[in-house]
Amino acid sequence: MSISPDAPFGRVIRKLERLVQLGPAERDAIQSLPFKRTDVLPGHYLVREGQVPVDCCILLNGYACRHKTTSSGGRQIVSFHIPGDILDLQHVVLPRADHNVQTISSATVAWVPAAEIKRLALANPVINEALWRDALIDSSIFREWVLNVGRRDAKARIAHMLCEFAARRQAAGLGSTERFELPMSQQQIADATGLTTVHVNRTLFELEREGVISRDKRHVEIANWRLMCQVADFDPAYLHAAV
Amino acid sequence: MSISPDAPFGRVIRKLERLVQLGPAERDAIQSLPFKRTDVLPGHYLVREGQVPVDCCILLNGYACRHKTTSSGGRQIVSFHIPGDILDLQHVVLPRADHNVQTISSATVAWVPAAEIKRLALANPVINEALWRDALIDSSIFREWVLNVGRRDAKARIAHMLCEFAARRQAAGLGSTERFELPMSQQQIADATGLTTVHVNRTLFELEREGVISRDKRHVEIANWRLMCQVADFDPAYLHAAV
DNA sequence: CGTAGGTTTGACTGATCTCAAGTTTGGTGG
DNA sequence: CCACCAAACTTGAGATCAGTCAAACCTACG
Repeated sequence: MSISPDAPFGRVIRKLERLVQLGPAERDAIQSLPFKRTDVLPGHYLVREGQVPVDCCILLNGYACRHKTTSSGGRQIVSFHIPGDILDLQHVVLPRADHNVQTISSATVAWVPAAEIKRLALANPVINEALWRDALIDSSIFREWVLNVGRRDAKARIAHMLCEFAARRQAAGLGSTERFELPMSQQQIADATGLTTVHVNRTLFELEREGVISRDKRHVEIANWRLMCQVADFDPAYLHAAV
Repeated sequence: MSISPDAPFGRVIRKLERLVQLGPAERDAIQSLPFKRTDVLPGHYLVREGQVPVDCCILLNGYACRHKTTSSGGRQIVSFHIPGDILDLQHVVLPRADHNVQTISSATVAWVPAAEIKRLALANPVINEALWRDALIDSSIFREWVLNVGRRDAKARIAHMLCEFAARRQAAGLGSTERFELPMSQQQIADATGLTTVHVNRTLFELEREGVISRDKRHVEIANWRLMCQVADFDPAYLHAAV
């Protein structure tokens, strides 16, 4: 039977099921991974650049991001994460963290020993493939972000970020793209798009003035998804099976 | 005994040996992969976005890049590749290409059936881990590129790109960081850094005027690597074991 | 030696940043 | 339930980095 969404790794399993077909053996194997559950506040660092983590962190609830900084203090968010995302699969095979992972809302995470994930991946070819896909889709998303910050103007850049967030959320069964609440501040949108807070603010108003989005507090409404995708130059192909 | 550099996959094996310890079994397995060798001209497309490749492409000689475009025609190079790089490992598990792969010099490539690579990875845990590391280092490089185009100014951005290219070339045993020939045009540097050709040209002159680099045709000389790294805000940690 | 692609230069424009000052919001304690 | 505070958001004016357009100049190669 299907996994209860309340089971700790329910969301992770549903995510992996969008990537490969899991049998009962795989679901059981994942459900019986040892883990430590933790509740953390917004802004909590789950991983810091330079650390050598021994546990992998899975986001059970809430939102998080990865970010890096320049030596002059510029901060760049390189990805946002939603419940069900495995936040540092890479530390299974790369010892030292090359970026920070930080929550953007209060969140619940599960810490799983990296060695256990490695063992599971080597023991089970289906899970091996699922994790490969997950990691490679991550990679594809980073490439799209390079394009986004490198070649789109502020309006398309912000709209694209919103489209990706909405599409991934929807794919994960966390709501619709029509109306949703943004967990991130305008400062964080700025850090993700390589812009300044001031310009993000003005550009959000422009998107609103043009009728592409409407806002109320941190709630965003995208009445015309087709139009939004056009303004954002958003084509979900780069998200692969994840959407 | 060690692999002759002339053996078709010699460079790939040496690259993977920087990531994990390969035994004779692994080296043999790689050397006996079936492949088709091809010589191609500069600007040749190896993979096009939207395609469903059945073979994986390994760069034996020459230079290549991956790139994506916006609907308005903007082009963004998302990575450069040097001999020994596996150019589309991702098509082993993700069917549809989300970006283009194109040579930037004349090149020799080997086409290996994706199914063979998958079989080998599932059969051999050491190779499995090596490919994992390779893919995750790729991912780390993309993250650094997001930071580079998102938060560094033109001078640091171009200098960083040059540092990465020089460092990876050197790590692969293809020459020193002190003096090397750039295979890419200023147009391609512009497409990789999210700038325009005109501005790349002026910025290269500025780097030269400040004594950070010197140039002659497409040869670049970095007399003071420490200074260059400082200007570029370059810290090779993100390249992991690859350097 | 002719041609195409790559590089260099100049003058002008404009998107985005900076700085600086409000204003609103959401949470906290009285 | 209200007062207060810090953080987030908003707005304006002026500055700047990088873009645009256009032309000239190399230089590799057929």
